Amino acid sequence: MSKVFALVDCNNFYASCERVFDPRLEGKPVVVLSNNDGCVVARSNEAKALGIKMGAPAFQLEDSFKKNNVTVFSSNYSLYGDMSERVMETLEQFTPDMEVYSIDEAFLSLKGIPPSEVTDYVRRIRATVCRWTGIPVSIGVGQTKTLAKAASKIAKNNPRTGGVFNITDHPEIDTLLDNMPVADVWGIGPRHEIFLKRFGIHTARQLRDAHDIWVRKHLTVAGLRIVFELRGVSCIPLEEMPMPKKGIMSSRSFGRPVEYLSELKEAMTTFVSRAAEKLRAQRSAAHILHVFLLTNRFKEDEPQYSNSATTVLPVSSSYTPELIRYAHTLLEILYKPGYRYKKTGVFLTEIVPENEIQTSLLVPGYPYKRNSEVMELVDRINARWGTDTVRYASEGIQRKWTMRRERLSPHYTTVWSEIPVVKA
DNA sequence: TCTGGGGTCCTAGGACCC
DNA sequence: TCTGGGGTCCTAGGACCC
Repeated sequence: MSKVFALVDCNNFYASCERVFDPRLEGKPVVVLSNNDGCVVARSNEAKALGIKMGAPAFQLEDSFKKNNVTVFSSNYSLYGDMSERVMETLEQFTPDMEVYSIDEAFLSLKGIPPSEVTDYVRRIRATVCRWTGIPVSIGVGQTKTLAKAASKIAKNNPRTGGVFNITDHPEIDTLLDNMPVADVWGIGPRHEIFLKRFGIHTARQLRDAHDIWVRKHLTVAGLRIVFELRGVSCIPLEEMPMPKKGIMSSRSFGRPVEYLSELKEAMTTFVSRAAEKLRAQRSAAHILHVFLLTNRFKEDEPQYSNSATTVLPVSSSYTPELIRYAHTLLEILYKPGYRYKKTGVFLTEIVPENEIQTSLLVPGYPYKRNSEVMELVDRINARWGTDTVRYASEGIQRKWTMRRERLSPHYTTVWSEIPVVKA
């Protein structure tokens, strides 16, 4: 039985989330900014039509925003995370075999559906997601994940498809791939694009028809997998169980330059707390802790400094106070006065399952049980009453370094606000 | 004043072992 | 005269994704 994949992709996800809760924005240009209100990370179709580019720095666009009446939001990740969960729960109603690929995308397996019914089935999925969550999606269907991705792109870019495109029953797949720039193929980034074009490969079809050996040599096995997938040979399986993360990072640019070690430590306390929460959420512990800090590379007239340091823990841990201690020690080593720092962060690696922690003979009677009970309590309180209900004194009270979020929408979906009814 | 924050996988090359 | 070679592990760096 041959495979059939669907890729469900939320249209302009963050912008759509904001619009669900303010229907007056329907048909109007909306953009969402990155952390620190730095650059554009999501745009409604109307904003795209104005020529606003993904990743464009916000400060360069202020005039355009004003002139064109663009509604601008700071990013509100608790809202988007919550909406994402609703979309994914809706999709789960339609198939047990599903991979949540990112905050706004999911792959579904449709292997049980008779081929002649697949397109209708997928249209029903699209309508249901829209009715239950208010989020518009595009859905592509193909024999491989790469083809499903390509199909979803066609669905999104051609309104006449009604947001759904099934490439498996299309008679002219060659023409479709002819019309797809090679850079639009999943897994082909800017470097590969430049390289491929040097060899006359400009379209998805040309890539599909390239020679295996040549592809293997220049694009490695990852490239060869893409080529096979374009030919309809499935090489990238559905990953239904999310694999535990192998590295967990938490970092943030500051809302303004930071000069003092004390403030860097405050920020670091927050980042380590976030990272350790993620660690515990997947029931694991980290053996290695990296810390980095850097100045603002865009300020060419200011002295630049960046550095990182690593420590190996005696015993893998997810205990926040311990991780904070190590991170602060590394920060003290790295810190040099006289610089204006832009960003710092922590990266946890060598992650092992909680129940496989190797105890060290040098650390007898390590106080595991009590520590993990305390952490569990903190995590439960913060999950119920909101992040930061319980936090560490060393996170500081004033927190002047926190990111700028000057255009935040209300937290519609979290604890204290009512959830508005979405009209069908 | 102002330029995101996460992640994954793959390869090459060196060290080390027998 | 002759100057192994294969396996494994680790690290750094590159490329990709959203």
